[in-house]
Amino acid sequence: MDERLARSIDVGLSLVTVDLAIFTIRNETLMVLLIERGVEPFRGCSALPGGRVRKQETLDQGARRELLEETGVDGTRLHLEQFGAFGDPERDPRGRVVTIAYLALGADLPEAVGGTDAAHAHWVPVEEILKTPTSLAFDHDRILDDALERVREKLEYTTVATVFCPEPFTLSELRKVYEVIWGRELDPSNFRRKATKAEGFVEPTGQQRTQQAGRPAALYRKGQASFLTPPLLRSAS
Amino acid sequence: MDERLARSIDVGLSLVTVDLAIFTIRNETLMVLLIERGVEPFRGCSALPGGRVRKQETLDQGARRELLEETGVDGTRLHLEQFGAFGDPERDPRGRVVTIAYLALGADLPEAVGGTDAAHAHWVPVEEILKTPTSLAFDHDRILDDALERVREKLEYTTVATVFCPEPFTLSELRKVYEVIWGRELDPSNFRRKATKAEGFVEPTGQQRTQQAGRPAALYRKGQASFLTPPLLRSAS
DNA sequence: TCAAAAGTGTTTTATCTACACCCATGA
DNA sequence: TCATGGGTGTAGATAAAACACTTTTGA
Repeated sequence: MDERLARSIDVGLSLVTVDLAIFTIRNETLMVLLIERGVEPFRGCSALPGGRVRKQETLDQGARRELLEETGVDGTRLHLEQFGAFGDPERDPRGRVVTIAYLALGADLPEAVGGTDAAHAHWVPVEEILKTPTSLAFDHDRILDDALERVREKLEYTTVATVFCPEPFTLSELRKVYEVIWGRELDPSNFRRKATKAEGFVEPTGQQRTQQAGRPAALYRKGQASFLTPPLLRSAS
Repeated sequence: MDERLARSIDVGLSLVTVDLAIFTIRNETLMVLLIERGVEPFRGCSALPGGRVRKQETLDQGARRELLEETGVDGTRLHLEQFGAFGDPERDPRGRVVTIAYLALGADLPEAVGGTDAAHAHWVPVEEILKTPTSLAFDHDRILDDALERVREKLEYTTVATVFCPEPFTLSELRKVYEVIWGRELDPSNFRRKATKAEGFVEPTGQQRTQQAGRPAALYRKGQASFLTPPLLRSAS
């Protein structure tokens, strides 16, 4: 940040950034994409990817652009959603920086990308980060906490879980998403009943997939609905 | 906004504001506090109250300060919550202004206040604004829509409804809050059962209040819980 | 024919809805 | 004693949780 910017911030303006909590599921584990910071402050620390919002773009566009730069994902078959703004005066030692936090959910997101900022991007199990209360730069621990809670809630009342599954998927795969994110097991038969009953959640493709063992599973794709009625409550079954 | 600010914005910084959707219930009607703008742009238009976030305050503090300036309410017995950030480049004709939107919910909020900005503050029925799609300045129609939807959701899963009731309150008064905000009637006996069963939602004071007619109603105060378990679904009873 | 995973059915239990009914007060 | 709103009870319908059971595949 050059001196002109610093002086401007002093006048009462803010730098506005977007930060992204990008989640995917790999090996039945919820992972979040972190970068290793190459510059001060918090050089060498892990942080959520993000960056400045440009002059001519909306916040959503900024988030989508950063996402592309960090992961190479173009945003199809991916859920992107703003979930909070963080602007404590001390959250960035360089001065007032207000960040708009987004969460991104997707299936099969790539390992890393050769982009400039993302040179040191890597997937980390969420559980591992939560163990240590202050493992991330800035207030990113707090942001990650909020993002995770939001995702857990969203699984209850919306159909987003399907974006974690490459299409077509089986109901067992979809159930696994819930189990991984909620950290508990669900009854397979009751889950099946609820998932198929909820209007527009999943629709059968008519095809099957045969596994290593056992009866072949019917394949589904995501339905058109975005809200789950009735909801799938965490507290239940 | 002076020229120095304008030039700074040009550099890529933003003005950051908070805007408030302040709701209360008067005469069994959901009301929102609007101000009449005294300056360009949108001079003469109604708008949500709000203002710049100061250099040394958090976003929450900024929202609380604006709230105090606009309504004279000090924030006790009042729910204040951030619910979104709005930052389209064209949302303010003066240049890039990112606003952090808050909703405030309270009982018996005062009619108006002699503060500087709030000289023309007045309560308006929400329904009246929603009739006309573009009755507010900037993107405040959109912000109000989002705020209202958030409030409706919050009544389902949290105990916030109690902040609309001056304490102590009767269960009928609390039910009326739901009916006004959801725009539908609820079965009094089923509502009672659910409200009293939900752990920490309301607690009896042991006192009664005698109305104009009918049996005196038991009085309650809000409980300690902030989440409603089980939830009170809009779709139900 | 056995193991493994998919998928169906059923029993028990809890919950919700709708509504009847009783209670306590002022007029 | 009647009107009015507060509050309780309950029958029938609905849905949820737990789990037994059947189906279809690979080995």
